[in-house]
Amino acid sequence: MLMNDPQSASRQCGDCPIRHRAVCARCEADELERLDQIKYYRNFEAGQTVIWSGDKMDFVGSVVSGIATLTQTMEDGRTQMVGLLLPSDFVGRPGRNDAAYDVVAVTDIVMCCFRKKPFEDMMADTPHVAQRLLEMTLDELDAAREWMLVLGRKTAREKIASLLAIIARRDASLNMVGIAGPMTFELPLTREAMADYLGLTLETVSRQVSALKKDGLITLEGKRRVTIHDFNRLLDEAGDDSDGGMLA
Amino acid sequence: MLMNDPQSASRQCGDCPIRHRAVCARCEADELERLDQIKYYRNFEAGQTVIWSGDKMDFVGSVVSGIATLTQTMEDGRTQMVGLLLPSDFVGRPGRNDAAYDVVAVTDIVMCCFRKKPFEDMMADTPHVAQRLLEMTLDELDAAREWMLVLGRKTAREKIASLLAIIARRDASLNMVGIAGPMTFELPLTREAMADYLGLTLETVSRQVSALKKDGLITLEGKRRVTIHDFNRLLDEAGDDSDGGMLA
DNA sequence: TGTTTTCCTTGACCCAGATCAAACCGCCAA
DNA sequence: TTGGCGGTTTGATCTGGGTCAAGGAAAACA
Repeated sequence: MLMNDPQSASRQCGDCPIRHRAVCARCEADELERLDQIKYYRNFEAGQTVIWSGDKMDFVGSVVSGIATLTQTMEDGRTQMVGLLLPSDFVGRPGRNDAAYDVVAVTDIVMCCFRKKPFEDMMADTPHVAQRLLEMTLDELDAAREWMLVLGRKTAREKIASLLAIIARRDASLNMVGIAGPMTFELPLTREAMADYLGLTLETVSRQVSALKKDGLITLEGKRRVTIHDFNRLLDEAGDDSDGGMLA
Repeated sequence: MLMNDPQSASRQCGDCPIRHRAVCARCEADELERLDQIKYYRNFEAGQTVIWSGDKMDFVGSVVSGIATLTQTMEDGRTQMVGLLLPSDFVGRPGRNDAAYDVVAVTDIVMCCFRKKPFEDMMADTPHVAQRLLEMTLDELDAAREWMLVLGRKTAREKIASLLAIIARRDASLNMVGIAGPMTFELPLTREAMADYLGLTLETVSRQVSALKKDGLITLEGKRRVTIHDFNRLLDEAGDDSDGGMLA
């Protein structure tokens, strides 16, 4: 099930689930039309590599559904995740020919791809795409910088708490629920992927997750289903300000 | 010497040292004219804080000369540098009112500032500024991601070697010299700032610098003047591919 | 239905880098 | 000329998280 299937290929931008968040968010009807003509869908299975670092990249695109990772690898095999790609996130860089990172599908994913050249042409003469891409890139830069604080200065326990907080918050906003009361969600990452994300070993991840469980901060159902009982307490453990700006 | 001085205030964009690298790099004569009208220069002394995280920010701007840092701080005082601002680098984010990070002048610096509102207006109706800013932001994102690998996976010695390599490379490109043969430059950062950059303590930084010296990779003149004898050997120590693409 | 495989947990031990402490080295000011 | 001070070095010790090793659990396969 790797190729375009008729169902997804026939999808119209109008009812696209990421219509309001992706690079195309600002586009007018006529611009969408134009994007429609250069777009195509691709599916990848969980575990599949979308692009290898250094490979020639003739497309850019958005994650429509599923989760992927951006990873850097050193010659000796050490790896560090440098990006977590969620639905609506953009892959690839206009003006660059080779991929700078490995992109790997964590779950099954659907991508909305644009051939690179036409997309770049479009960026040059319709400002809405470029504007939105700038906005998204600035957001990613902020996220990368927050992540640098996590990697550089937080303890293993704080790192795990930070990751759980990020995932929980994202999940809450996706499902349009608040962060009061218990929050339950599925961990999209294996222990190893979490370790890659946080600059830890998988053993340390496992130990710290167990510790948070023992301390009553979280409950596990199986290995992946997590319940957070008190989000603000979790933020404390993450070393973050828990002044998340609630009600009065 | 904090305020605009007549000399710098009268500077024309035409002979600006960062003309070809900053946000204004792509601007036509008429666009420069317009920027000229909303720009003003500010000087800061070494050690001075340009903006505090959380402060209202009514301007954006470029570093014209000198070096500044972008830093994040946790409540308990742990800090992590998340950006190193060199001449032509951009400060501030269009569309955001509050500063997200502390910006501190490391050396005396000159900044070319634009009032935020007029700058945003200009971004909206002349594409050249926005295009260049997108390009610069994508570059910064790449730099941030490389840094994440350094923070997450490299040893203390590799971190120091990586930092020296970055500074040496930047210095070489600034002075238009190659990376063959010995390279000598002034370290712009204190040991503590280096530690903040690399997620280490200043003691570890000091020890690893001494170790690199003892191993003959670098020579020190005083505490700040560094000579690298073999750049590729340094890259090896940094754990980077030293396939820097030289001649045949 | 048993067997492999993948993912996860837990224990024992070790080491790189943190922490704590002391002293050094210009440099400027009194 | 002395003393304070910011930046730096170096030593001694401690510890968080890495490494190595041995199972467990549940899904995938045969």
